[in-house]
Amino acid sequence: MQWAGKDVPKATIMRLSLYLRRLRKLSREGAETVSSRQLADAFGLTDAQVRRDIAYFGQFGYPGIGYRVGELAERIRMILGTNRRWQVALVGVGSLGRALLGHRGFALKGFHIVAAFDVDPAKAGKEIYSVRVYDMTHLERVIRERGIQIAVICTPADVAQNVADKLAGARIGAILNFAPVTLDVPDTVVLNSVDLAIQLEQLSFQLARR
Amino acid sequence: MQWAGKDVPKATIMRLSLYLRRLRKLSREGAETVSSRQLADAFGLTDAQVRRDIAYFGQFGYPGIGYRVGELAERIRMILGTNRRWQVALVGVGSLGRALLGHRGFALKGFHIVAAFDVDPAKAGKEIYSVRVYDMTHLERVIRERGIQIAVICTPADVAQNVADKLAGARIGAILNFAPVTLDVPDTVVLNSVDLAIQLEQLSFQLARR
DNA sequence: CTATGTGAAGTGTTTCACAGCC
DNA sequence: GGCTGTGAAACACTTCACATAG
Repeated sequence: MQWAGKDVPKATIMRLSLYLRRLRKLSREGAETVSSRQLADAFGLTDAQVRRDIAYFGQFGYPGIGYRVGELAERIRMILGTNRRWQVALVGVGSLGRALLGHRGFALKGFHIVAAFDVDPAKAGKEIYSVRVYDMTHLERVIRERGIQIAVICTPADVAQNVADKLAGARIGAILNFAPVTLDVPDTVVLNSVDLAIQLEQLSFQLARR
Repeated sequence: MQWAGKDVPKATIMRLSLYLRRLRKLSREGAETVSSRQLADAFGLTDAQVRRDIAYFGQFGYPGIGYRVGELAERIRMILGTNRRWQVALVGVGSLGRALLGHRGFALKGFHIVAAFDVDPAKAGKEIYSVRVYDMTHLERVIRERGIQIAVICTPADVAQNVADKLAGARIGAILNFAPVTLDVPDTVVLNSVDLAIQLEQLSFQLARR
């Protein structure tokens, strides 16, 4: 993964999100500064790793002091791109889709679900948690008109690839896929998949040999 | 990560789940054999990687032929431990918890949600998708009586650590956590966390520099 | 004293390339 | 021709250890 010409490990970006979550908590608790050691201990990492992760993006620390909580949080937000507002669409208003529509936390982090889509004509036209549900036929138009950059797929597995194709055709920037299939998308689209059953399988593997 | 004394990369276990998902599909389509190249192409990997991943666990392939779909799937199920039945509890019956309770796919892969827990007295005693909801006070007893090994946390962030402590006290084997906090658990408990907002942040990072 | 930032060393993971086999 | 399994090389990531700074 690249940032300002440098090669940054994918795992570092993941940890940056964890650090940011921790910094929000420290900020709420009134902490002014935090050391790499303190951050490391919270996640079972080494202090060197935390410093290396942060140093990929510049020199934000103060020797003898640590990092200023508010400043580091703001820097990480800039790096992750969550200091700006992202418009998000959700496709597939089943029970998982509904749960995500109702989740307040996303908007606080800059992700605003502004439209939902479903094939079921009974759902089209309704509003769920004040998000308008459209028929799939309006997908391309609404994505263009509302400047939507990210889509979340919550459909059954068998239609997910078809939905991904439509999204790619509508010039979506990124897809977060919850359907349990591996999607094929053009490299104009950033793809991230979460398969809940696979998460359970990873636990099973570790439990099985004990 | 260890298997039969050998060190296996964590990423390999992750890919094994992906291979298994693909093998199920190939099996439905009637395929008898599959080559490392075919599996690799489906996920954007190299054929060498697929062979290496599988070879950590033995020699299941047939030179000149590939792997037998049914046999490899069964082997991977044994490795992942999903050839047996796992009893799962769900804690926190909010909208995400409900969505997971209603999800058919888990049982097919060996994960049976047999109990749910919530603090809300209005929910206790009810059945949701034929899963009984208990009050939190019965957590330890029900986990013991029903032989539950895996728990899924779907509570708000501020109570998740408290729930994790209770689960650890009830000798749970593994936790899948959906609350957006880093949990601290004793090393008798296997922990896996999925933070949906963090998944969106990873997309944001990649979108922001284009 | 505390703590960052970073070359160098160490460790882990992926890819190459080919022997062996169908 | 097809294909797997695997040493060895290449690459990627993490940790060590210390110069530098408050």
